[in-house]
Amino acid sequence: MEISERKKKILTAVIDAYIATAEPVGSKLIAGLGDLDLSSATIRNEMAELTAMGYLEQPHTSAGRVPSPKGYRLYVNELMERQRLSMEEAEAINQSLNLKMQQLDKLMSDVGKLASSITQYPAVALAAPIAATISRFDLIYVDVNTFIAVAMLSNDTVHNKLIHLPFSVEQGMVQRLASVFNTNFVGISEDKITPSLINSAERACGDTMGLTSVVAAFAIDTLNKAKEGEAIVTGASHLLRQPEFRDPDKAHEILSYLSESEHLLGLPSADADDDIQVLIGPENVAKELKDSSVVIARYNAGDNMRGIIGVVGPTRMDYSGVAAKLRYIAAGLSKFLGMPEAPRGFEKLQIKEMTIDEHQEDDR
Amino acid sequence: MEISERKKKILTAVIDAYIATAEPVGSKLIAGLGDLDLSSATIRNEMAELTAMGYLEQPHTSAGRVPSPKGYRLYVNELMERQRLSMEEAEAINQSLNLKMQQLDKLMSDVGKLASSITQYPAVALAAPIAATISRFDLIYVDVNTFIAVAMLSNDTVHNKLIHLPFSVEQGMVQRLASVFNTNFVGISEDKITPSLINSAERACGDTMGLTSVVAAFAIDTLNKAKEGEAIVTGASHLLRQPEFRDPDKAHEILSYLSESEHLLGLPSADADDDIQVLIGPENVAKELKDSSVVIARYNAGDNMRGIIGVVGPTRMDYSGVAAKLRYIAAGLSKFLGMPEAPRGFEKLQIKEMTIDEHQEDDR
DNA sequence: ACTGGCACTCTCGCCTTCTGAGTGCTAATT
DNA sequence: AATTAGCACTCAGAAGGCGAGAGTGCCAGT
Repeated sequence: MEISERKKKILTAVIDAYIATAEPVGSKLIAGLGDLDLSSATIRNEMAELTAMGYLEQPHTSAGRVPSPKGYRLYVNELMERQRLSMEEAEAINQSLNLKMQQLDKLMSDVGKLASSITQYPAVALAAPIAATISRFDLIYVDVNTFIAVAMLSNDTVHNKLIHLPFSVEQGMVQRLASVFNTNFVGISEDKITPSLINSAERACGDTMGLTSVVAAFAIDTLNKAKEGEAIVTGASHLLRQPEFRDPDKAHEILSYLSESEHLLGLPSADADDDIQVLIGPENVAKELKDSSVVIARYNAGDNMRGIIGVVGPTRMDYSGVAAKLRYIAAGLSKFLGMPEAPRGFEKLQIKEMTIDEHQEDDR
Repeated sequence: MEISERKKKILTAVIDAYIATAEPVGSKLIAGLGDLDLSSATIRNEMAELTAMGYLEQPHTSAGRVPSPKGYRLYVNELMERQRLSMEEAEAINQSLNLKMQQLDKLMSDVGKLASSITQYPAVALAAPIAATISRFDLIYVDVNTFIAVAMLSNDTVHNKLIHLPFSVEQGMVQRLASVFNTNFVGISEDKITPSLINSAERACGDTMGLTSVVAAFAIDTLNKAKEGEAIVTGASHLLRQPEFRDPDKAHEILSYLSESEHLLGLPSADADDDIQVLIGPENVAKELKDSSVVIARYNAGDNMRGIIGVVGPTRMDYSGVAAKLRYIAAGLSKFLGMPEAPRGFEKLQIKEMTIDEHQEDDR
């Protein structure tokens, strides 16, 4: 059956009201709004049909209507109006984006904090796993049994590790080791680092003490860490304010699900190159999220990194507002992190160029 | 009034029962245990006196008794028996301690996860803030407008930062800069890095482009980060399983308190050099924790670092079990991290030496 | 095609009642 | 003097009953 223009209006009104109040909405309420000039009886009929069509649901025979996932889907796809942020909100986000940029994980947790405090929902920050390679390798000789291994990856992050040895080495050996690694370990992916490669490297620099394998282990670890991706959840407590999570068991279920970051890494469905992605209730694969919705935005963090910032809430979520806020944050991050000539660390430049001045992006 | 031996026994029994059931305990229950050969009437009388003395409380006139904070205090101080871990528990902890050691923050979050999964309470991991100094400084020249700054701190951690420049520098300049920093910035605390010091360094290496201040900013940031300390909360969702936090408002209050890490840094009271510290209900300064208890253990992470691992729960907490578990974890960590000759990165050695074989430490 | 009206349904909040665990006290027992 | 048995009393919490109110569906009238 076709869904008439009027039905759409009514559905929108119902969803808006339900999002605002969290209570089943009745025909009278909608009529009272005055948006449509119809009596409650007419609206009742329309609502009955919307229910039959699967866009609305009835908790029990004599209660108002509640949107079904299908209804929400229609709503986010074409009904809801794209919200603009208020000046204050935009300003607040800009302020926070001016935070000094740092290590990736620190960045993620800061972004998560920002998103969750702005949206008032728990936020998850993901670093999209990317198979990186080592693009540069150094060993810094500290003293006779200590050196620092430094690996710069193709995604422009740098990792290091302090290595203490239970025996002593001469500086020459450390230098030889570094140059061997720079020749043989640069530009290859983690699975290419085989025992035989390590062995030949060992021979190449005349190492008899297993030094090579220690350094190789660091290289492997580092690459693995980059590949693994990471997930951070922030502001989990916001969830408890939502009426649908007042039941401690429900809250517990979802919170403990969120706290196992492994789950989250599979979150973003592979395709979807949209700016914003919404997963409503049962659209989530994880059964723990069947009653919840997730809104996801992507951003580019530097040349070879993509980050994802998402928000979790009840299906009755302020999709429009959350989407607008996330979109704005993601755009700001992309702009900030993508800037080639205003690098992290150059605070003076940053502050000047950081402000995102277009208040909203083009429409779809 | 003196507290008789018998009263202590009864108090212990009441607290043990209350910890197990979370329900007010009555005289009959205690009598039924058979530990003391007394009738319920006698126990009733004793309990009445214990109440008068302030060790027990009565939720309402005709209910069982509940331990007061004062009661718990006596309990943890002298009544509770020092629990031994079961072999399985000890083994589980040993297993997890074998985790590959990594960056400090990663370590903290891993330790937190371990503690919270073992104790089934939310855990907080704190890095005790320590004023560190730079002990070594390097700059790695990558290309004409990129280099990596590496600072090794007195607490044996290494920090780095990739610095992109909006202009180009020659390698010689970078080398000069590094040696100037190694001469002037090593061994001094953060507040000694003044603008005038930076200025003279700038002159010393003939830098006209503000390079020096960028590198100095990195140095300051790094030192600040070390000084600040850090707090990570893990396993917050466990809290929701405790009956005393079934009220979502209470749960929300405490969870949002915990999520603001700044609060937590002040947690451990300065003194107390005990291995384990217990803060019961109102003994906590923060009003959000007035109904909760905190158990804290300290461990030594390397030469100049101390870490703290704590657990938060209701006042009705399994103090004995939690203390034993934390003590064991902390001892394991101290042993593991303190080992001078089995360094991080030397997996082969680690695995062999890591197992903590004394199953329990000496008594106090 | 819409609306007013009406009978009907069902949840929720409120009140009452009832039950049972637990107490405090007294008198009997050791 | 200490312990115990017995008993009357208290009170929170569960169970049941009741009414109000919000909402529905449907029909007849505009």
